Amino acid sequence: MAGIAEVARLAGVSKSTASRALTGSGYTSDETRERVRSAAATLGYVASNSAVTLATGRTNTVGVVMPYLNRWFFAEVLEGIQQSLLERGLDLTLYDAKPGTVGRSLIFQDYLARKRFDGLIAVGLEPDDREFDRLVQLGRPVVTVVGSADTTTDVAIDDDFAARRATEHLVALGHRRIAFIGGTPQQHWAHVDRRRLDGYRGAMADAGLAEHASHIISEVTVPGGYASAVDVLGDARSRPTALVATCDEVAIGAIIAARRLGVQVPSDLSVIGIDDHEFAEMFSLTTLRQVPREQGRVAVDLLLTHIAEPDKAKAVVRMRSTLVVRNSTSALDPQHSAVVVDSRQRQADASR
Amino acid sequence: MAGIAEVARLAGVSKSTASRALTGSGYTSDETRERVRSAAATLGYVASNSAVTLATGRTNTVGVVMPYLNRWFFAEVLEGIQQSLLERGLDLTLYDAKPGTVGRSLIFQDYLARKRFDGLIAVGLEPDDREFDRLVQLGRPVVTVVGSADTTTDVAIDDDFAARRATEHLVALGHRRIAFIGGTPQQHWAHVDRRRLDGYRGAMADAGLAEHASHIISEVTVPGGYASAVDVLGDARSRPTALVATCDEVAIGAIIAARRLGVQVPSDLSVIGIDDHEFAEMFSLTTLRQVPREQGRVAVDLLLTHIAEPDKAKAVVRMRSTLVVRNSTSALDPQHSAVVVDSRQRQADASR
DNA sequence: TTGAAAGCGGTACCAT
DNA sequence: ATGGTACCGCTTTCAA
Repeated sequence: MAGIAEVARLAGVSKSTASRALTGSGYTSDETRERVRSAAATLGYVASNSAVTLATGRTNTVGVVMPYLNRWFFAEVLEGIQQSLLERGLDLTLYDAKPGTVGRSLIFQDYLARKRFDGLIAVGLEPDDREFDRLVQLGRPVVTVVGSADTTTDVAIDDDFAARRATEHLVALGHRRIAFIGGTPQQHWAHVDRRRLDGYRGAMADAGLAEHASHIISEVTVPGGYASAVDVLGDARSRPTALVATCDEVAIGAIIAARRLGVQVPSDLSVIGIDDHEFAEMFSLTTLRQVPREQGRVAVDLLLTHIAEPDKAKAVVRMRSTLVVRNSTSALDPQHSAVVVDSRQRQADASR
Repeated sequence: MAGIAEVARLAGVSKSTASRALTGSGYTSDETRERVRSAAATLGYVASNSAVTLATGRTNTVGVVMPYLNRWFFAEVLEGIQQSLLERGLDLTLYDAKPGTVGRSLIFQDYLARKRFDGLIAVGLEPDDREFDRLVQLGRPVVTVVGSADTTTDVAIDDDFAARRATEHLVALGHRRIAFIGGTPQQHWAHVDRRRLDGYRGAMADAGLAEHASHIISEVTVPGGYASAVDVLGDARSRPTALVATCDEVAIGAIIAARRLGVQVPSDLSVIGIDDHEFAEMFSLTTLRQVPREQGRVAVDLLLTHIAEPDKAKAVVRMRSTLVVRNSTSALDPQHSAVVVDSRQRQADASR
């Protein structure tokens, strides 16, 4: 409740001096600075952010737009962003822009225009063209995490690499009938799925297995992976011997489905995911680990540099994803195939 | 960028009139109001929130404090809050107060004191005494969702009822060795677990099964439920025939553990949860449904009335939880026990 | 019904 | 190094 005027009075200085002492801008003698600081402390003075914003133009707030809050990746990124902002004294204003909701259109119509933030982090947003235009026309720095445009600063893993590496792992284990399970290009999260699907296809082609490539369409959730896997794993003759899942949630759904159907993982079916989800350990899931929390922190760093230097060049940051071998993948059972697996290659793979 | 001064100029009126026309406060002729509105529209005028806040004291922002973002209940509540706020034109500032982190202490020390919100919603926060004092001494309305104090307005389900009803369901199915699986009172989320444990014990006592009551300690997550269940379900002689889980996440963990151990659900083991988690359907989980999203919406409603009428009496809102019978619970297999189950009671239970 | 002017609580420029 | 003062953009008395 106490304003800077009262602090100044108690310290016996003017408002301007008090302001300088408190913000650290401009000259102040060490002694007066101390006096002002202790006055502020005794009064429990906290600067009104609205007044600061009005005077300086800075809101000390970062906006975060994401389409989902309840999925592992998004929640983790959000936590990373939040932690990083807390350390820097910045507030986080959240905009939940679930696709196809009135809330989303309100956000793009009204909320963003209010510019109650110094910059924006958009996570896996996949905006349509109109939405994207709104975003950039704000005139505020924007950083995307898993963005779909190539004009903003973006941070993500290399999806192509991750899917490729996952597929190669299975190939090295002797698998040939390796299917990709993930979303359709029509859905949200489409770009990511598309890139991972491409990585998978590339790896299959490189291994001379192009004609074995197949795409099992699945909603990108645990129940989605479960439902799609149930449909496909029924027939022991036709089913693949290994699955590359577009992410761990789908992989876990597939494992649950396999167990229900009596298909043993990994002896009857190898499954590899991408994420290293919090449940991965529980399901002994082999996966390509990414750390979304780190991506959130990096996004904050990038955003802050863009806020400080608006003309700075846009950047593309690709975090490394690393293979974590657990027990959901194994060498192809010889009864399924006579392919000889190079054991040194397999060992090399297992020990990474 | 355009300010209200330019809108006023374009409409040929004064700033004051423009303000009245736009906010709808005070007298304005219909005609001028229209003129001002269209002027604002053509200029793409958006009021600066800092200026409004500075002049009125209202921030048009609601703060939300929660200890976790990545658990189902919290994410759902957050989505409910967000949707409701969006419809009302209010911003949501998020504070992730994970127990034991520096971020949490920063939030309580600095962030809350800045009062960048008109009111606060605290979800499952379980603040210690010092933290709680800070909360109420803000002088801003506070609404809790699943709160632990009895002095704030609070919304939640009736935990005692839910656990009681869950236990009664199993009793009606003929089970006697019914264990409760959930957290310890030392952990966070402690109050909820405590109340549910009490409800379970009450129901066991009412059924004359007090001496069969037992508490399997488990971290309140899927992997936690899994780990604890693995420890307990190994021995077919000693294990319970039914589990009341403190929430669906623990229940699901237990089901996954049971499947791993070859314990059939529900024929060897009945499991009931509380929540109706997004995975409940996939695991055919019988549960007491709550809808956290609704609790979020209700919390917003309550908070807004407190903001409008600060002296309004605090309230306690208890949402109903309803039994959803799926396939994780069934009548006790006669080979396990000779207890005769009243079949009408069982049917009544199954059809709810 | 409308306009003028005084704040709201800070910052920052310009003198001193 | 410090003080005076205009100003950020809007709301709200008060007078007309």
